Amino acid sequence: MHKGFWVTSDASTTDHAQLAALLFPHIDKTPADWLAHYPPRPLPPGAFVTRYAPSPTGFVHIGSIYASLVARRAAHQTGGVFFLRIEDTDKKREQDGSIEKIVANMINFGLQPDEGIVQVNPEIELGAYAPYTQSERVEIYETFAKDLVARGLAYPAFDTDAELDAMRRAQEAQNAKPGYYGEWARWRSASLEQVRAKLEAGERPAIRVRAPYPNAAHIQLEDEIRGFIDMPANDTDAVLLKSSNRLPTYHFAHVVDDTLMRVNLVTRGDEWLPSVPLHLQLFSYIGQPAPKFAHIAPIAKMDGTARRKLSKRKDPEADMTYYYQAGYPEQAVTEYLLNLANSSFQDWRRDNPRTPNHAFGFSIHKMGVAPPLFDLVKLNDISKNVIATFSAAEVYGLVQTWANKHDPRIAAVLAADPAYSEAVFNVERMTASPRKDIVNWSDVERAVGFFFDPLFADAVARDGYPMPEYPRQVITAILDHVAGFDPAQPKEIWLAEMRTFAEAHGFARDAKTYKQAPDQFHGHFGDMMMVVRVGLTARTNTPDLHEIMHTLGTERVRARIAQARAYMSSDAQMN
RNA sequence: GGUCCCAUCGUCUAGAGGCCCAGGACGAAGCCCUUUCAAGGCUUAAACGCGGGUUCGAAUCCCGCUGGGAUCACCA
Repeated sequence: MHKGFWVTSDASTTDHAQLAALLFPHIDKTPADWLAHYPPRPLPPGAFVTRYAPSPTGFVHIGSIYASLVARRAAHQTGGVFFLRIEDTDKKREQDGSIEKIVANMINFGLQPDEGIVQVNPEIELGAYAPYTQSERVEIYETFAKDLVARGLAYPAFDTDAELDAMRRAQEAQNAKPGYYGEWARWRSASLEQVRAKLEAGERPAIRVRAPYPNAAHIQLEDEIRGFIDMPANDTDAVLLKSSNRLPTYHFAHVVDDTLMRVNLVTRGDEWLPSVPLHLQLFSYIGQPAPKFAHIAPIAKMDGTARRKLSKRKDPEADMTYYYQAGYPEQAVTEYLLNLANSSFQDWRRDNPRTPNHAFGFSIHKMGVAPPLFDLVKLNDISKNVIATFSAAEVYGLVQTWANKHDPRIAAVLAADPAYSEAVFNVERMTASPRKDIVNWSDVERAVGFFFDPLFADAVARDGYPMPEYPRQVITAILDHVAGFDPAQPKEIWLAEMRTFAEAHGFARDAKTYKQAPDQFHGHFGDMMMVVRVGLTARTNTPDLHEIMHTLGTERVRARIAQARAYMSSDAQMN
């Protein structure tokens, strides 16, 4: 066969050892040394050691926060450890500032790792299993690779990109299975001399695992989320160490690092499921037990009729900056994610409205296997409820922080009178059933903007007054009456007094009376109150009127009335 | 194409042979309460992809089909 142009017999044991020495002359350690250097963790039985292992590509995906949340809860609920490991083995995709972004996001969302980089500027790395950055662990990977080569379980391959491309095309043409395996694997059985010649010519090989081929065996695993899975064992010679930069591929780094860092529960996206046979093979080759696996379904979105993974290219909500910009409280995003992970969270939250969510008994086994659809409406609902539990001072502080960064105009307006701002956020808040009208911080202007004169002026300039259509003198009479508002007057008295006024000015005292003889009235009491509402706020939906007036204060109430009257006489569109 | 995974209301899901003519939540509609807007309370519409088995009995077990997804890189 042409493809096996270097047909040599399998090298002997001594040849393997020589090959290893030839490839890794600078490595004098053995896997046992590293295993001893990173001993098993003194943890209670059943404690999970988990990690979040992102690549620093400059983008924090909501799926990453989701995965961290799951990993951290799984660890901490069992008295274990959760750490952060930076997987920077692809230098081409790396972007500056990524690590800062990752760490900042984890801290923001209460997902601080126990080990790894826990702080940046200045950088602080914690933990006894350091370094937690893969590019700083090359000696470790090379030690394990050398050992594999010495035992004939891995070998150098000098194929160029062009050769690999040609191979793939040939395989496609022949309808053969794609990949580097069996007889297609040209360097599988190269002689020591052939390797030496390439090395002397200055070429650098990739190190590939020598997988059994053909391989009829099957692997089994009990996934923590998916249960029992059976798959054909691996038979392709995957790259372990890349020729380009000598750094490990994900597969090898995962096996070596998770072994050495004593991870016993690997939580990761389910796109890794197909490479589990390779991983299991590698764990077995290095003679170490495989950890448990929990393959998480990705958060998805509808694209036409197909459901697909949330994409950083197409979906703004995939990027965490979306949530910061919109001003969702971290707690809301966390609880939404918790709800996706364990739908029983909603029942728990209903039964424990004020308990911090870390008290929720999260269960990795209860996670769904199908990709859930991202649902902004649900997030909004959760967010509204979360915000309703905050005090006025908390809301004010959070809005101010958000506005300083994302909306300077709102920030200035709120800062102009802090006491007033806080009073605004207190409207209908500390009651048995607090008002739930703020979805996120960017929604604050819509919800309560009318309280603030500059924002109110903008809204009027933009939308005018949505005043109901009654004779002008009726409206002005109502407004003039309201101008005499006394903040000291209790709500009930004020309402009774307004009702009397309504009856004296052509409005039915209640809806029932009005319905019985609609042609005898302008409208009913509620209709009249709408005039008051619009006159004061230029809005048709607002909180309780008495509270609004109380908060606005006499002066502002009078000014608003005057403004409404002026607008009416100047604007022909208002009756 | 190979391999693997998945399939209950529009959405998130509960459901591990009888408790299910399928339950909850969001969303939708309606009613009540109410000065209004919310909230809250009550009510309604809304689902087991299809076909075969197994069983006295299936959303639940088995097989097939269909549909979707993931993956098959010196990216992770």
